[in-house]
Amino acid sequence: MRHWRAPFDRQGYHHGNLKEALIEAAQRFIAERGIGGFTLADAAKLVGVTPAALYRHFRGREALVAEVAFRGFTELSNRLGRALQSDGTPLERFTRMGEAYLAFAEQEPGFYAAMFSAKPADGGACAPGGPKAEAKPAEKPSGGNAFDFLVHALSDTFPDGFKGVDVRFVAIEVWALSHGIATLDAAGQLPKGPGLPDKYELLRAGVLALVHGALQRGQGDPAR
Amino acid sequence: MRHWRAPFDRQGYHHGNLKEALIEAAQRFIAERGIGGFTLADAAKLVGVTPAALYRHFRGREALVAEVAFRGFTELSNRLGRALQSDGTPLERFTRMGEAYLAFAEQEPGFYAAMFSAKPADGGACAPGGPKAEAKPAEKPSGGNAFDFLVHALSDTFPDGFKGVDVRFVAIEVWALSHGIATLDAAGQLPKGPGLPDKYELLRAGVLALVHGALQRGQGDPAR
DNA sequence: TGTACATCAGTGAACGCGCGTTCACTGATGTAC
DNA sequence: TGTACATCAGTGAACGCGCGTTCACTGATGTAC
Repeated sequence: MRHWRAPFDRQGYHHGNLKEALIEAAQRFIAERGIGGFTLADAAKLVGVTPAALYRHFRGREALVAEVAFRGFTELSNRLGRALQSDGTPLERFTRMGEAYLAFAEQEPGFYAAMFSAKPADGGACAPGGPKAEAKPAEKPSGGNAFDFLVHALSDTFPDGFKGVDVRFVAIEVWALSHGIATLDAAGQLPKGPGLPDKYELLRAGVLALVHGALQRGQGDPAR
Repeated sequence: MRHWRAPFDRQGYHHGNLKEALIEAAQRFIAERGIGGFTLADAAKLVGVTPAALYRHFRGREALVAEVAFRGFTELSNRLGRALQSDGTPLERFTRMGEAYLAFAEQEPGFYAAMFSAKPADGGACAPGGPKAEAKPAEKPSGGNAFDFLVHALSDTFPDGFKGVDVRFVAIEVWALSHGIATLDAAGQLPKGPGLPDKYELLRAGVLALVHGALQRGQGDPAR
């Protein structure tokens, strides 16, 4: 077996790590120029390879983008999982999860854009065997799986539940708030200035309010 | 002065209403295919005109998209304003504003996409005089103005304020939640199913929770 | 009311470009004997 | 250890396409006299 080789560190006729390198390059360009602005030719050039070489590893452009999205969901899940298994009280850990989400969206805009603007089309990348290989097995993370993950986290953090309010209800609210903050921030539309909270503060306070709101609703509080 | 003519209802050499027709066509295609998928050639063809005709009214592709975004912000402001001036208690009217926001995002995906994915570049469309005309005057709505509008609405709805919590803080939270719900829904990523709330329910409960959370924070509640 | 003319809003052909994808090919790799 | 050969991962040239934009032009409009 070949030794692992850094993505853009090519030597000789064979690249040795082309698939990974292309994914990384795509991620980079999507981050810089958006899904629409990303180009196969650019990715190939950055990697130091002919555009045609891409087709040894992917069915085409769409498949490459789908693979980036796939990796993004995996990476996000890992980060959220790590936060949830960190030290501190359940609430602290849950808060840390929110921070991890925002940090992911900020640090990995290529992933984030691929995850949330790619069409939910048929499964993307080819197996290592190349274009003729069998279709990918069942494991395909998506927004749905990420959501299930959040639901579990909420259940763990508030083991007593929300007394009549579906946990998924709260989960959707929390996710929507996180997503809204992340995308507004990425678009440069999040109001900023002296006296205004940063996005982490914003999410922390918002999530607390949403959770408390649900708890009070569940207890028959006249808040609704 | 010429009589008004329906956007796609052309007769004779002169279109008579080309600028409006192009904006409407662009809005339509952006809704269907996204900002990246929208094409000048398609818009011109739909309107029944040569692509070159576009340049009598816009500096180019970017300017047309910017004009669509501009119209979108205007339309959104109108809708929010209408909701805020409707009947009922202040809270009812504020709730209606949220519904108007979600309805706008759903009914006008072309506007919404143009508003939130177009770069905040230099001002777009040409004045009616054509390419050589003077630059547009100061009135250019953007996310910033829409935000100010929301702040005012919140102040009107809760005239006593939030006792120590900046109104803008609450406004950002409400906006982020609305934007998150709207975009997740548009991307088809909003979890749905029996027992799960629709987006309007989601926003209503969420906004209430956010507002109450701010009120309690402002009163020194241990919720934070 | 008629005619000359300036103005404006379109045409249509052409441009250069860069895209994604295909194809027959070849250089490198690694395995069997 | 050496050699033949199958396999695989690249090349490079070419393709058809559709894009945004330009240009000199022309048809229609409306105003002045």
